[in-house]
Amino acid sequence: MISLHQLRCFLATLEHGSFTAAAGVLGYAQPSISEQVRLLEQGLDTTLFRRVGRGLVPTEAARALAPHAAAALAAVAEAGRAVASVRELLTGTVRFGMFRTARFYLTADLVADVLHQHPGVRLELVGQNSAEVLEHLRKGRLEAAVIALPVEDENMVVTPVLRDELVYVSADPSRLHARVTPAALAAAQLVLPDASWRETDTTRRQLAQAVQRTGHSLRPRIEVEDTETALDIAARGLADTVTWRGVLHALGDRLPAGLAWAPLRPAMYETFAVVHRQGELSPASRVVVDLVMARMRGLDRAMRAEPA
Amino acid sequence: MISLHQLRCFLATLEHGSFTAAAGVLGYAQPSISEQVRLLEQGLDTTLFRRVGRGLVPTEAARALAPHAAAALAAVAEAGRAVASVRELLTGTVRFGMFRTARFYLTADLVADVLHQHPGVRLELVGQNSAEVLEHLRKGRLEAAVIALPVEDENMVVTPVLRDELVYVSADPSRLHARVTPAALAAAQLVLPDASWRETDTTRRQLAQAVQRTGHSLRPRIEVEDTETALDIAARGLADTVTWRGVLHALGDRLPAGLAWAPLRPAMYETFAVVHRQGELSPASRVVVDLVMARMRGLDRAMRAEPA
DNA sequence: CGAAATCAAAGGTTTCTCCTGTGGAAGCCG
DNA sequence: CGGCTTCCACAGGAGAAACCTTTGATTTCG
Repeated sequence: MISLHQLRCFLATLEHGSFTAAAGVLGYAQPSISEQVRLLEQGLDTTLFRRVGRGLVPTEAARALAPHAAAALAAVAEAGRAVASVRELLTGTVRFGMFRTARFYLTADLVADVLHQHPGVRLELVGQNSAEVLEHLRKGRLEAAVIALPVEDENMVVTPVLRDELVYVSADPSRLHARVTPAALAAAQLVLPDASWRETDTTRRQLAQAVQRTGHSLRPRIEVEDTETALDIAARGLADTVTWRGVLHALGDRLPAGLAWAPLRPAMYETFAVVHRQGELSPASRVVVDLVMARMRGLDRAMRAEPA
Repeated sequence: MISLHQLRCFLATLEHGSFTAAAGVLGYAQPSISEQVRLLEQGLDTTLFRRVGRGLVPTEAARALAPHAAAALAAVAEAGRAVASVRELLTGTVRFGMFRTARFYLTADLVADVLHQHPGVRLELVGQNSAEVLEHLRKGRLEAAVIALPVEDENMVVTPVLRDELVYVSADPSRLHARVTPAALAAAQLVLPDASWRETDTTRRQLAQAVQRTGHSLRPRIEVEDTETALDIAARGLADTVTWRGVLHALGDRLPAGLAWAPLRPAMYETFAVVHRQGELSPASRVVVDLVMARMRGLDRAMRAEPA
């Protein structure tokens, strides 16, 4: 079978006109080059050089072979460069998983960071919900992600980076005067996000459990997918909603007008963590993981410092 | 160092999603594929597949590598086809040497034969003079040729194919009545071809020797390169010339008007032979050699049958 | 929980690669 | 023309690579 090494020896021989010269250039002994070219001739079932006197004369077949041999070697070299380019994070795609609401916490800033540090890379930030993302992680389709705890998988490395507090949001200030207890939640007319993931979503389950302990059940009047949609509906006074302080913090001025919020009593927290499989993390993911950690921890500090 | 085999294994693995499947397709055991991919990863200093559970997940680097790996394999396959195409005489260039005057004997017919049998090939018919062509043969720049004897080189295979007779050509019938002896040649006003090769040309040397034996020397009044030019000059009555009967035979109607010819006395002959180095002849040259032999021998028979 | 499938690792055999050393042929030059 | 150099071919042997079989560990699926 024909090999790259044979092609290299052949091209060097063709270029320099003799086995001896080719051997000198390639750093081998002359019989090695001679043998490789002979093997190539055998593999191609063709004479590539006429051995005439003490010299070599390339045949027509050699002239036909040369450009293709060069092309093959060039393709391999290019392959090496392409891989190196990915390895050095000059090109390629980085995929990172996140629960959908994470975009309030870091998407735009994270993208800015990555694009700035690595101008050539593509970035894919995928994921709807923490449970779905965790499944992708387990199947290997994602290397790393930021999701809400808990993560019960001993093969995963879990690094908590931000603790956020659930808050009750309403357009009606009167509903925020009293302590928002689980019983109050059960009685309220609510709009909740993550309609498609209500069975597995950790926040939903936390809320549901708290309400259930009062003997009631959590029956939101309205279900939507987006947190933003839920807030819009709340701003219209159609229902109240529950979200994370961090979302309000991140929205700032862009929070729909007329909304106010109050903490739950007892307080309920959600912890977000960067999660990845045990073992080596690719350089690309490492970069994104580090950036996410820095951003999220910065947010964590900012929110802890902020008055409630 | 990265090898084609590794690329093959890698692509099969990528395509079929597992080492086991790739091994099945390629006809190897699973650990062999596994090892080759590991070597490739080592050679590229990159992880190509994440080993997750019992499956493999290609990395970004693998996706970057794949097209270049395919390109390298394609180039090698193309190289094989290109060489085969030359070997099968579908494409490529066939070089064949001949003394210049051979074009009177066979060039157009030979080209027709080759192009008809091998529509894709290029044909190079090179050579000025038998001595020059022989030198090319010795240096390996030509594989085979048809030239005038003698060829004193034991490394060459010499196959005589045509014996031709030297004839005296003149526009003046009176000069053809007497026997054209060497002495007559010495006295004649001659135009001779092969000006550049007068030192080595075999016909010249034959003529010169014959004349010299009479105590004179051969001093042509005019020297030109082309036989056709010499004949044109002879037709204008400016000088007489000497050429081969085969040339007149081949020219037929196209012989310049007014020329007549007579044999030399004693007769002088020139023998043409197909000559090539000992050992294997490439299929391409073999084809041309065979065609030339057939054509030349046909001419030989035709001329021997023709009355002088 | 058992069965099937998959990758990884170990051990051993065969093949390939490459070297050194040698011989022979061809060209070069005094 | 004879010696010198240069080049290719060949042989033998050491080391590396390729490949196989067997085994083990893990995961998935019924």
